[in-house]
Amino acid sequence: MKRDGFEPTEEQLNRIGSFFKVMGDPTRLKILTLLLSGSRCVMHISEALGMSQSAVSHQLAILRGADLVKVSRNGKTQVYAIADEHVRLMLDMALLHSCEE
Amino acid sequence: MKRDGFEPTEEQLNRIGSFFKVMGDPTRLKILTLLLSGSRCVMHISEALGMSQSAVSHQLAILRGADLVKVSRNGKTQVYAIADEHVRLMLDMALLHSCEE
DNA sequence: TATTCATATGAACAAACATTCATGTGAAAG
DNA sequence: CTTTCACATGAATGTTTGTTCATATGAATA
Repeated sequence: MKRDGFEPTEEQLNRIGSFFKVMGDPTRLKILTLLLSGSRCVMHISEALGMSQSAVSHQLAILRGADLVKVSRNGKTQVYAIADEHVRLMLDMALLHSCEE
Repeated sequence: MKRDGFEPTEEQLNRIGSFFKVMGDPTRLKILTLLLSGSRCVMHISEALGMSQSAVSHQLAILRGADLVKVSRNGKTQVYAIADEHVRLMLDMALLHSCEE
């Protein structure tokens, strides 16, 4: 049953812990899965989730801090997108698993 | 940038959210990475983490409830192990990512 | 059956967190 | 420059959560 002798450092565990923790909130997960299908501005997200602009903005700040999303400006609006392929992959895998068994 | 039109259900999001949430605690993550290298009893885990037996037992209950670990009895001791390959895969991937960049 | 060893569990409490409300900021339009 | 639009942010608050402490359970041994 044993696999490998790989010992993660305290630092690595913290990074992974933060990553999972940020993913583990319903609101943030909804934002991320929405962004899976394309970039969106804040207003669009808050309308899609039926939540206040403020609540969404607070959660986006957390997602930004964890580097799970990236932002770019387009005129007056801030456009949010999934940060990288790793985030996309983890989400895809989790979604895939949620269909099994 | 668009990927697919797959829309996860509320139920699926809840399951994934719980999964990530449970993974997102330092103590539980330490337990899981310890179990990556082999099954362990509660006493062993609590000594390895330098935490009280009670605290570890509470967290193991949560891990059990989320089906991230499985238990088997061996004499007087309860032996805990990673529940399945999916959990192992997600941990491996997260650990792998934490080494990059 | 009584005792012991390994673990589980309930209550309590402090720390962390998500939302709301009110307000600040900053780019663009007028 | 002033106003407006889209968003960010600080303070406050109710809820959730992890740990401790004390105690319960339950299999194994005597």
